[in-house]
Amino acid sequence: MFGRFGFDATTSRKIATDAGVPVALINYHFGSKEGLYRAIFEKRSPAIRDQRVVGLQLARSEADWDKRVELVVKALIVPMFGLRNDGNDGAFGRILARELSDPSSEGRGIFREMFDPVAEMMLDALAECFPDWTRAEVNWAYQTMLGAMMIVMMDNGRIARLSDGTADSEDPETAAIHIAAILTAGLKHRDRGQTRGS
Amino acid sequence: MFGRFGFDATTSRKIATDAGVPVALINYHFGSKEGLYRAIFEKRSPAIRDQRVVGLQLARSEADWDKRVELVVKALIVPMFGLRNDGNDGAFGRILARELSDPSSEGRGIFREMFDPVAEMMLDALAECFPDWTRAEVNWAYQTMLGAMMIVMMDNGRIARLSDGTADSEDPETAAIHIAAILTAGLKHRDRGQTRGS
DNA sequence: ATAGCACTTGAACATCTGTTCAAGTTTTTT
DNA sequence: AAAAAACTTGAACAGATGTTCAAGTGCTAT
Repeated sequence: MFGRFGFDATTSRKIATDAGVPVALINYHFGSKEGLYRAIFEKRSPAIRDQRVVGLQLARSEADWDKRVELVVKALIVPMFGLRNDGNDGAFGRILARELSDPSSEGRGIFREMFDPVAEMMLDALAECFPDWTRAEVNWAYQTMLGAMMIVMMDNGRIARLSDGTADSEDPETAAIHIAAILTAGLKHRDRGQTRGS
Repeated sequence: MFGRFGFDATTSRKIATDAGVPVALINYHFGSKEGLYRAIFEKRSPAIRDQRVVGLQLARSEADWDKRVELVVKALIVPMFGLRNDGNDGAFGRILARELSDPSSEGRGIFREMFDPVAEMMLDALAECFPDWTRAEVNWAYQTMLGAMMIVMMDNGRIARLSDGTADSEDPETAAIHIAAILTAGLKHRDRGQTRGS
């Protein structure tokens, strides 16, 4: 429900009714609604982080430069889409995207605590791939990747509507392949002449 | 306020207090809170749409193929960042990104009414640039561009934090240049071998 | 001038929000 | 078996939400 409706629009009573229990249980077991919300992240985010770390190690050990860039991109994308997770239906990926895009998320600090460390690892890996890039260029590249990934996770049906069903955010594997192809090419062939000096 | 906090988190009373008027005025003049919200889009979105249309016409008249792809990308990005609008501080771009990412936006249908038509024009322009691409590929490319753009508009300071201030979402012009460079390269050099047959 | 209309105002409304409470029930420990 | 702790429950709480209402004010056309 947090993934579908976001933190604010998901009320304690909806959660309780859906679970078939009294509302008071949420506050007894998790202290508050935000406590329950955090518990979800504390349970699931280590798995995402570990998958990213492994993906980056895999990329570092790749000698072929072209393959290596592709592996870095996939180290970011694959765990988010829950492709490696068996029992995962992608719900946590959706929650993640919502939290990242939620205006009130900064106050909760969940991303700062749980995802900034691995984000810095991603930035280091990118910088290692492109030693001549400036810090700003590396960061903008990372954010571009992040955004492309996010819009798929947050989609409410607009992608299918605009594409007449030929593209579907409910099929994360296909989405991941297409996005990874564009982003990999974007990183490899980026025209630095345009961004120089800014 | 809608741009900073989103539709739900922006209360009628906060708006009224900020404007120094009684709450009832909102309902008298706009019928409802959503009426005021829609009025913002009805006022501002035609300008965005017109800028996109002009940008696409400019791209179509460009003979050089490389330049042409770049112009299509910029036709999408530049109006959103409010670079051409003089009195615009980018607030409407932020509202747009919020609405696109808001889980409850589908019920309002603002994007369906006001932005799907120009989105289809963008898709046509992309398809014209890459005649050998499938419909799905064109759509995923479009969504990739949209997402990369969105994450900058929605940023609450995380970009500056991760980059130690070397990248800043408050400087939309620089952001637009970097993102456009990556996306343009991504479209031009996309490895279709990866996406074939899906 | 005066009637009519548009607009403004502060208070009230019903509903929903997250949380707390006291009273129960179940489980665990001694 | 008795005592203690952990858990469950439905009702209640204070506060906030969008909206409505009746009364008042200001402007405009006749």
